[in-house]
Amino acid sequence: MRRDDNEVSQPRPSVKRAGDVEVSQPNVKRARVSVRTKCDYPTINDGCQWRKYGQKISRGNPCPRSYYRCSVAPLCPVRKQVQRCVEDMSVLITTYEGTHNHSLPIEATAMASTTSAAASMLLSGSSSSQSANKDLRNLPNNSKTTPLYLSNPPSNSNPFPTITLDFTTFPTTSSFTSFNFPSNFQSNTGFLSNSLNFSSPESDTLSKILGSGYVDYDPTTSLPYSKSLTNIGSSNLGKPSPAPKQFDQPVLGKSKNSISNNLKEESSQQAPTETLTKAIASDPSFQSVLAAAISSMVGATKT
DNA sequence: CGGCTTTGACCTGCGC
DNA sequence: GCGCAGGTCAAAGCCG
Repeated sequence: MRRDDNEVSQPRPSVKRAGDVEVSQPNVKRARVSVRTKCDYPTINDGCQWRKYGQKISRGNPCPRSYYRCSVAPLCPVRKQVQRCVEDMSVLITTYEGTHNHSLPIEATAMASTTSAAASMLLSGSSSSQSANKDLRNLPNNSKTTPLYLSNPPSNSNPFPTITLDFTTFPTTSSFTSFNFPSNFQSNTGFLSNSLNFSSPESDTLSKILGSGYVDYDPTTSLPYSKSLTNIGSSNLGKPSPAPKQFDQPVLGKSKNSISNNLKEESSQQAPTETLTKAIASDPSFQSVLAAAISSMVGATKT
């Protein structure tokens, strides 16, 4: 039984065999946005609806990687991969690929706009690499230590440029610990890896985000919750769930329909990435930083 | 009954 | 050419 009947008529339209070129979004789909967040739930809530189509145990990581496809629109090319970080099981790594070709629930627009913006900038950033590099270097010193970093991994491991938004340090306050990307990453890849620090209290952008009242943190759970996000397009953030239910562990294989249920329910639990993404996506300073960073990365790879 | 998850099989690319 | 690993397919089963 297949629900992807639309895919049957168009054999594997969204299946990207390595080296393939997607017809609908030949360029945008190349951009990937990876979100790292501390999350106890099987997946983060980005407001979109996803359907799981596969799971795989990756080499070097005992945690299975789950593959999801956007189920809002049948032909939506957007996919995401969800995997726990081997170094810290509490860290959830969600990688988005592609751009939605349909309207999204307002809860999903933030993440979508972030990924879309990243994709767009990856495409357009190649022409302004030098200035972008300059811009990036003009960022605060501590902007080079963590949370948002761009990587342009080697073609054999990741053929697509990837932007990583690292929110794993958000929950910590005074004694935040920077996300420690493997020290050999940069040398291994041979590519520039720019890091933009959004975790430091001194971080310009983060400070703006946090200070703007967009997000706040629950000291007991260390999870951010929305404070006044309604003005940036959230319909249910900050509101208590009318009928909160227990989260189960669909990825670990128990309940059914739980992913989509979780996705819906998590919105009431203020999943950190959702909240942060909303805030970030609406923050012009982030966008400029992101643009500079992407441009820098593109420029670095072109030289 | 429809929608979704699970999971083994299959396909493809890449390194050796 | 072979083996490995990542990614996807698709049948089967479960749940509301």
